[in-house]
Amino acid sequence: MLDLKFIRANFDDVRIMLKNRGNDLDISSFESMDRDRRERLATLEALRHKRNTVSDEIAAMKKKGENASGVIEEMKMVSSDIKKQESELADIEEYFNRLLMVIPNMPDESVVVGKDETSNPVIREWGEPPTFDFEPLPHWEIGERLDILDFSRAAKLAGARFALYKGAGARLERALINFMLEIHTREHGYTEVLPPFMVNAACMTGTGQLPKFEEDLFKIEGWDHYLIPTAEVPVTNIHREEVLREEELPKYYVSYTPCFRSEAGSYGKDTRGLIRQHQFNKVELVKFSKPEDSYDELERLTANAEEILKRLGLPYRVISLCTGDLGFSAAKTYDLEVWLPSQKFYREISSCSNFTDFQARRAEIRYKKKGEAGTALVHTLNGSGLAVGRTLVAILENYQQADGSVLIPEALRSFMGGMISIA
RNA sequence: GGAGAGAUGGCCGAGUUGGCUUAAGGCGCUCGCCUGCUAAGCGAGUGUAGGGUGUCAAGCUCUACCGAGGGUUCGAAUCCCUCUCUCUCCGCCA
Repeated sequence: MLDLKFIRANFDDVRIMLKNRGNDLDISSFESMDRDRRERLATLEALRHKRNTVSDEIAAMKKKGENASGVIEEMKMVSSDIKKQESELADIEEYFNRLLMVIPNMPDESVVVGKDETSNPVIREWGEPPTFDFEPLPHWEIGERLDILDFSRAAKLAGARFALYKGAGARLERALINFMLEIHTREHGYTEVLPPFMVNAACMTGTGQLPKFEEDLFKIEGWDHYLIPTAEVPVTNIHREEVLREEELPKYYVSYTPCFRSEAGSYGKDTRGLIRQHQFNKVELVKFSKPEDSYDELERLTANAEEILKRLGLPYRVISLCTGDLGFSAAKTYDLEVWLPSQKFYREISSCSNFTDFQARRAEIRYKKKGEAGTALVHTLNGSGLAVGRTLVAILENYQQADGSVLIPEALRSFMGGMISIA
C-alpha cells in the first residue's frame, strides 16, 4: 500500500507507474475525492469540537445546579448532524481504502520499463548447461522410470497438479529441504521458523495477496482461513502490528513450508510433471530491514539463494523483472532461473524481492529509531531459497545418465545417507 | 462441545455508581545533571493516525483511537448488543 500523502504529492508519478506496469486502474477521480474528503473532514471536526466544548459546559452547569436543558436541546441537533456527516465521510473513506489496496508498489529507479517478460534484462549467468550424448528426458519420465515419482496415483488421490514422491524421490525432496535449511541457518545467519500452513485474512491482506488475488488462493470452507501460497505470508506477518527496536534489524528468517496455489488461469501450462503444482515445497528467506539497507539486503538475499544452486552445480541465470512483469507488492525483483535440459531453456526457481515499505505499511510493521522520536516503517524482503520441487526437477534433468540413472550432486550426498546415484 | 475470566499506550498496569482522565502510576526509551569507570541517583521529555495553520522548518491547534463493529446519551475506556481473540477448568483427542 502506498502512502496517501505520497500519492497526493506524486500523482503524475503514480500514473506513470501504473502505465509502466500495464495496469489500467482508473485513479482519475482521486484528486477531487481527496479534496472533497478534506473539506468534509474539516466540517465534521468543527462540529465535534463544538460538541466536546459544549458538553464540558453542560457538565459545569450541572455541577453548579444550573438548568442546562436549553443547551442540551441545541446539542441534540449538533449530535444528529455529526452522525449524518460521519456516515457521508465513511463512504468517501471506503473509496480510498479500496483504492489504496489495489494500487501496486512503486518500482525502484533501476527497474527497466518494459511490457512483459521479454524485456527482462539478464544480470548474470553461472555454470555451463550440460551436454548429453543422448536425448535428455523430461523429469517426469526420468522419475516414473526410476519409480520415484508417480503422477497417475497422485491423480487418483487428489487430481491433476499433484505428485506422489516415492522411495529415493521422497528422500531427495527431504534431503533438499534439509540441505537448504542447513546452509541458510548455519552459514547465512537466518533463524529457522516453522509457521502455520494456513493463516487468517489479515495476514493475506498484510502481504498483498488479498484483496486482489483471492482467486489464486485456497480458502478453508466455513473459516476465515486460507492455505498459504508461500511462507512469505506467515513469516512476514510474524511482526504484523509490532514496533521493532532498531538494534533488532535486520532480522533474517528461513522457513520450510508447503505452498498451496489454485493456479487459476494457468490451464494448459506445464500440465505434466512437477513444474506447476497445487501443492509444492519451498524454503523461503524473509528479511526485515532498515529502509536505507534494503537494496543491499536484496543483493545479499539473492546471493544466498544462488549459493544453493552453485553448491548443487546447477547452471542458472539471474534476471531482473521489468515493470510489466514485476509483482504487485514488489519494488524490485530478481528471478533465478535454472537450466532445464529437456526444455532447453531457463525456468524460474526463485524470486527475490524488495517490497520496500509497501507490505510494512499494510501490515503496520514499524521500528523505533534510537535517539529519535516516533517510529518508521521497516522494509520487507523475501526470496525462495529455493523452490524445492523445481530444484529436484533440475537435478533429475541435469544429472541424468545414459543408463537412465541420476547422479546425486556431491554436496547433497551426506543428506542422502551417502547415496551417489538413483538407479 | 460445556463453564468461567479477560482484552487499556513500546511493555506492565490503574481506572467499569458515564462528565477537570488533556488515559494515574511504574518499566523502558531520549536529553540533561551528578559520578574517575560501572551501577545507582536527580530533573525534564516520551503513543499512533488524520486535518488546519506556518518560509508545505520548528511550532501552534483540532479531531479520532482504551480488541472490532453497532447502539443508548448533550457527553462513553466506563452502560447495552453482536463479533473476534486470549487464558483457566471440564469433556474429547494426536
